[in-house]
Amino acid sequence: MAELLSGWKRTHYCAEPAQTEVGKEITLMGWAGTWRNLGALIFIGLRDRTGTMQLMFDENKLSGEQFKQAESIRSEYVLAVRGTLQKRTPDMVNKNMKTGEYEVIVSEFKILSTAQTPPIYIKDDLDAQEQLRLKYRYLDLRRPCMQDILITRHNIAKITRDYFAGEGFLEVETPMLQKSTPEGARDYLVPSRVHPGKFYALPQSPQLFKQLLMLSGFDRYMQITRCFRDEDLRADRQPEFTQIDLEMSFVEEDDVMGVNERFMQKLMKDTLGIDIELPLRRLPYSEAMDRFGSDKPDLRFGMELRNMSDIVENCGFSVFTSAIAGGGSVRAICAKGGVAAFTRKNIDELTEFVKIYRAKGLAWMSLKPDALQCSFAKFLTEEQIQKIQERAEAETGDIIFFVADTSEDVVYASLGALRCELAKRLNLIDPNKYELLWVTDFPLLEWSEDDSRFVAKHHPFTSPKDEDIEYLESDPGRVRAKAYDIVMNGYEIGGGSIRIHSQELQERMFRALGFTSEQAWNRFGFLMEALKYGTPPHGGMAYGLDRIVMLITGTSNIRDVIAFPKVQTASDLMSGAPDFVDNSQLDELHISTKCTEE
RNA sequence: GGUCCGGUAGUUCAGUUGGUUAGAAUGCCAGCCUGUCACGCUGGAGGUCAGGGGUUCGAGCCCCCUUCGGAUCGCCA
Repeated sequence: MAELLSGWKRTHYCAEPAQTEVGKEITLMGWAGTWRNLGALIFIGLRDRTGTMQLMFDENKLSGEQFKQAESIRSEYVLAVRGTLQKRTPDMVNKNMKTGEYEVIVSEFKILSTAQTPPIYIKDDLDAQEQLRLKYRYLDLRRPCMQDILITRHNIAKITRDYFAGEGFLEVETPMLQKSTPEGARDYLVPSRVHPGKFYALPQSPQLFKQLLMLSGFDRYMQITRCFRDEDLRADRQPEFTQIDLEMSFVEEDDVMGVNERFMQKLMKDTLGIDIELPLRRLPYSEAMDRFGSDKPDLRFGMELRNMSDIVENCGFSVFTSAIAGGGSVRAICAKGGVAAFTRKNIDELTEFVKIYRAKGLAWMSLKPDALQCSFAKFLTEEQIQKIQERAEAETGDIIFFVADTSEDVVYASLGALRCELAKRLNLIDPNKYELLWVTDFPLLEWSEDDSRFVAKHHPFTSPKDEDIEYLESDPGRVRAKAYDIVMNGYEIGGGSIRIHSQELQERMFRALGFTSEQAWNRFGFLMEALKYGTPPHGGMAYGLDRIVMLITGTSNIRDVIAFPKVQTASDLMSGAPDFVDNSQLDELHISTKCTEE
C-alpha cells in the first residue's frame, strides 16, 4: 500500500504557495487532515509544519483508478500530491485558514503511507487527557499549536546564540559525566563499568567547568545545555531541563547584569515585539521579601505586603501578640474591592489556601460600606484600626487580610502566595504584560534545620559582598552574596553570581559551610587547586530556557515546551523509561539492586 | 514523605437515592451526494465502567487497597 517517492520532489511547503504560483504545477507532501467526500468531488486538507492547504480531487480530472484511490484516503495518511495551485473565487474563500484563498487541484498523487485512526485528534482545540497525549507524544506533536511552540523554542535558542556570539561569547561543551557533588539537589548517577563501585553524576549545571574555562582564559563562554536534578517535579520543573549557561571574566555584578538585560530586551523584542525598558528595576532580596513576600515577585500588579507588627504589638489579640513575641510578625495585604468580590465562603477558601503554606489562619478586616466587620476588632482601639487602614491604604469596600506567625518565613510564604491568588481571583493580571526585574543582594548562606549547619543559598562558589566578608565566621547569616536573579512575571527565569576567585576565600567559604578542609579538598579539590594558578575575577549566570519558552509562548505547563517530557514520577509514558534491565547488564556494571521485576 | 483532584465506547463527557439491557456527541465502518471547509443525509459496529477486594438481594455509583495521571507542600546548592 505504501508507495515510494520514486523521484518526486517537494516544491513547496503547504502554507508557502502564494499569488505568484497561481496556475503553476506544484508538489506538496504532508498529512491528510479532515476529508469531505461530496461524491464526485473530494476535499482534503494537507498539513505540514507550515500549515494546511486544501486539496481538491475531481472525478473528471483524475483517472478512475486515482479517484478510487482518493476515496480511500483517511485522516493522517501521508500523501505526495501534484497539482495546480488555484485561487479560489471570493465566495469560496475560507477566512479561517492562512491559505484560505488558495487550493490545489490534484492531477496526480501517491499515498506514501496509510494510517490507523489516531487515538487523539490532530487539532489545536484538543481536550484529551494529558496521559494519552504523552503516550502518543509523536501524534500530539503533529498539532499545529505544539509545532508552533517548538518552532518558537528554536527561534529563542537561535536568537540566544546569535546575541551572545555577537557579544564575544564562545560556545564550549562541558562533560555530561561528572563527579558527584552532594551539595544541592540529588544527582542522577551513572555507574562505571571500568571502575567497579564508582559512579559518575549527570550535571546539575556546568558550574565548575565554566569557572575553569574562565581560569583557562576563554573570557566569555556560553552554552545551551541539558541539566539534570533528581528532585520532585512541578508544573514548571522537569528532571532534565535546558539551561542557557554563561560566564564572563574580569567583570562585576553590573557587567553581567548589563549584558544579560540587553539580551532579555532583544529576546522580548524579537519574539513578541515587546519593548523592555532598561535598566531593569533592581530589588534587594530583603526588600522583595518585605514588599512582596517572595524573592520572585510578580510585578504585573501591586497589592504589596504591609508590616503591622508595631501597631498591634500591644493589643490583646493573642494570635498577633504571641507571633510578635515569638520573633515573628503580623503582616497584611489589602484586597481592593474585596467586600464585593469575596463571599464568606471565598474567605474560608483563602484561609485554607494560606494553610498550605503553614500559616495557622487568616485574619481579616472587612471595610463594609455600613460597618467594619472584623473578628478581632474588640482587641483594637479606634486609633489602631485607623492606623492599620492607613498603612494598608484601604478604603471602604476593601478587605485587609492578616497573617501572623512566629516564623517570618511562614508569614512571607503565605502572604506572598495569597497576593498572587488574590490577583488571580480579582482578575488583576494582564496576560499580555511582561514585567522583568533583578532581585539582588541575596543572603550568602541560610540555616538548614535538617543539616544543623549553614548551606549555600545559591552555591558554594558565590562571592560574598566585599563589605560582608568579615562576618563570614562571626555572623554567617548576615553575609550577603554578589548574587542576582532575573525574574519575569513571578517566575525566576535565571540567576547567577560573581564567583569566588581566591583560594583563601573559597576555603573560608567551605569552612563556613561546615566542611573540614579534608572534605572540601576531597569534593572540590580540583577547583581549589585550579584557583592557585591565576584566576581572573569572574561571574556569570544561567537561565532556564524551558521557563523562558513557557512565558513567551504563554503556556503554564513545562511539558508543553519540551518535545519529549517526563511526567510527575519522572517517567516517560511513551517509551516506558525508566525500566528494569537485564541482570547481565547489571553484572557488567558491578551493581546489584534491592528491587527486581514483579 | 504529606495533602487535594481525576480515570465510564477510539475520543470528550453524562449517568438521579445503589435498581431492568450503561447513554450522548464526535470519531470509525458502509451507502448516497460536484464547492465542501465542524460538509450533509441514511444505516451500522463499538464498553474489562483503571485493577483487586468488601458491604448489599443487587455496585459505574458506597467502603478499603493497588495502580496510573494532574495540582501542590516538603524538596529543588
